[in-house]
Amino acid sequence: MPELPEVETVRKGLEKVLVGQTIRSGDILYKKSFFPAKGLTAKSLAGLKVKSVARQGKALVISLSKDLSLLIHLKMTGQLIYIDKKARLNLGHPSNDFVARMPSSHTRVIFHFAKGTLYFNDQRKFGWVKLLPSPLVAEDKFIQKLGIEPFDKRFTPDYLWSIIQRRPKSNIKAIISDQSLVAGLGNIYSDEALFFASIFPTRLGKNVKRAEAIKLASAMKKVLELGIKYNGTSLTHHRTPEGSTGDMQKFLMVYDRKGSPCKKCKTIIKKIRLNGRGTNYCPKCQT
DNA sequence: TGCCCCCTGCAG
DNA sequence: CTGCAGGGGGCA
Repeated sequence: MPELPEVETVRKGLEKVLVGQTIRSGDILYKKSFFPAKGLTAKSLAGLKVKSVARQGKALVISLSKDLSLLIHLKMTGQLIYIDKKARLNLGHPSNDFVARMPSSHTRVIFHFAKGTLYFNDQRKFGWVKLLPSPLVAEDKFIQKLGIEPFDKRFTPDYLWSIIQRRPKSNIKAIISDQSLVAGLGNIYSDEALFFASIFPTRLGKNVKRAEAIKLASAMKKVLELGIKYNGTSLTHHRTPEGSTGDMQKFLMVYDRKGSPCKKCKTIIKKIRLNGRGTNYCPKCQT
């Protein structure tokens, strides 16, 4: 579920509370969620100070002292919840219900800080936390494969047009959600971007016109910006580090709206299966 | 390049 | 009880 806007929301939240703090210790509750590089263990976490919290596509990069970094992917059900010690003592605090549940049955990794605790929760165990030397982040297999982000200066309408030309036999949704071509859009924001560009999701690359690609490039940026503005889409698992939900689900035009009238033309939104994913569209607005 | 797998919980 | 949810790895 977490796509670029959700991960960016988490990034901003973590940046606020973690930068400058030092990890006292780390607990690994589920071994397959934690991948330390050669020579490193969970014990290596102790004493590392958080320098910055960055994002690459849908992954988080937490830079630490001693030239080490945490590379984190939430995949579908991952959460990073930070609970301040003061909040734990304050019964009136809004994150109180979360406080009571942490660690939950889905907590896989815990990071202890002086002022609070960071919980990596992941119901379906697809996510991962890697600990590696900072210079190796750029060489990480996952990072290496990432394409250009829509917010990158290099992401021009011509760039999008060129990758569409390179994939004549792929459908347009597969193209824009391929992380090696464009990093950041998953199922939700791909469906949304295609709605705003008025393009039917099954259209093949060779059948997409240049003018449509230009419209799509700006639609992709627009939906991601909107998602960030509303702190992400919280249909299921997405939470900010404070434990609150995002609001973007209220503003979705097609995703999760099967059977409801299109917000533009009132036609009933349809859902099909494409590339093994649920795909939502307006049969009238998109052609 | 498309499909199965990794997992778990929940809707039908 | 079956099928679906879906990011990304790996394979034919």
